[in-house]
Amino acid sequence: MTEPLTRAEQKQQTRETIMTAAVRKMNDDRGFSSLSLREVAKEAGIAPASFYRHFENMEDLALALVKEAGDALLKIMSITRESEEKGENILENAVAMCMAHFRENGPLFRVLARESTGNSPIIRRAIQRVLNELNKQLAAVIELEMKKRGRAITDAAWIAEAIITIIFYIGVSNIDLSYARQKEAEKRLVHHVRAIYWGAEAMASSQHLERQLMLS
Amino acid sequence: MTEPLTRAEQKQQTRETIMTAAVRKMNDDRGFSSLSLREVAKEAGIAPASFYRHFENMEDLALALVKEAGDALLKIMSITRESEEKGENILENAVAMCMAHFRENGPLFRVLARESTGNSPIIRRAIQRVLNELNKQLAAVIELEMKKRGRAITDAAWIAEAIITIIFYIGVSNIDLSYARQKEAEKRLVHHVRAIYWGAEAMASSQHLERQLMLS
DNA sequence: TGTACATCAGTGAACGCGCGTTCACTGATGTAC
DNA sequence: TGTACATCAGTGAACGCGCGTTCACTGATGTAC
Repeated sequence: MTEPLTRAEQKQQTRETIMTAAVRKMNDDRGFSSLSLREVAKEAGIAPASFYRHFENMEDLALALVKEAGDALLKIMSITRESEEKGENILENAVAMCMAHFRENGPLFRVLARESTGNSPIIRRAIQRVLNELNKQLAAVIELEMKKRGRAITDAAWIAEAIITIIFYIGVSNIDLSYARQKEAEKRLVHHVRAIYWGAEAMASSQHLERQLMLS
Repeated sequence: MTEPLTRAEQKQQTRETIMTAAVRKMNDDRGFSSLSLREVAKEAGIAPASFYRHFENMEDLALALVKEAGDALLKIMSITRESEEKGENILENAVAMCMAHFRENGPLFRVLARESTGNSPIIRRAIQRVLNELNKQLAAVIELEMKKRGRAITDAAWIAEAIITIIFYIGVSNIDLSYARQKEAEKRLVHHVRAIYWGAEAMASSQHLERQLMLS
């Protein structure tokens, strides 16, 4: 029973309790927007009124969850970046890491995915900002790698957008699937990302030929 | 004042009134799940109790809306298929048609997009079924065209999935953007789809080389 | 055609319920001296 | 160190509100003869 916690520490602890309670409640097929403040408070073991000591309202809580999930994804991206600098193959690593992360932090990631098309414009914009940041960083990594290998690519930023979009939203579709089918989807996902990557190279390295083929 | 409508016709008319009322209510930033039965009834100009003469509950209404939106998308797909048979270029046509449709039937399409990650598992599965059907049909079109042009592609079904995914979800992200930025996004979208298409061809036509490049 | 009866889309009132939010409070923790 | 006061996380009761759903009803439309 070693609990010499300061008041600030206790408060922070309760705050985290509320956040994990919300995530837990969303675990089985609940969207954040279908959660009530009273429900979350009950799950966290506090009185409804106490909620207000930690968050202004439910939207404020959602933003905190988005920040947490977004930070985790950005961390993965920065690790990817480091491994690129070590000369490792980034493409497969990045996809594998993302997928592993999605599996480990499933519930939290689901929040991000679900709310990216949820009811609150403020939350949607916050998530879009996270995705944009991921795009930016992935684009930088791709450009770096292309330069290093002396290959051209049409537009790193666009390719990054396509890759992030497809990873993120195929992740969403997988939420309802069994583990076995999630694994299948993952395999397809790697394929999709490769196709995009390859397509971008093909488009850059043979633009004339491409036009003939596409428009013929 | 020519209104010699039969009772059945009147009922059907009210049903449609309810559906368009729901879509109208969702127009500005509302998710379906945030609509109440009473709200929809009020918007449709009927008593809350009358709602039950047409739908079992709100979920039933959502399924009807999904069906309507899905049928429209499938119709676009079948037109694409026909134009392919006429030997026209399908890729750009399909993307352009989808985009035009999204703009025309914006609100209805938003329902589909939003609810694809919404709160009701039943609705989500219904939407997933629509997307799967679209994948299947697009795959058939792609295979047909590839055969006709004597080119190989790694796996038409997978490529179709990547294309449908990216069209559908970039459409979602665009909901919050201004018209000008939507146009920009559309341009990128065509680029993404081309990249996927090209990547698939590149992967198929030079699998050995590909492996060397990817894994080097 | 007119008459008697059946059908059923739409109604208005009522129900119990969980919601978000407010308020004055309690009592443990923190601080000043 | 002990004492007096300040802070503030957590509380329990209360509020008004909109919700989904039920029910017995009304009256126009449809049908049988």
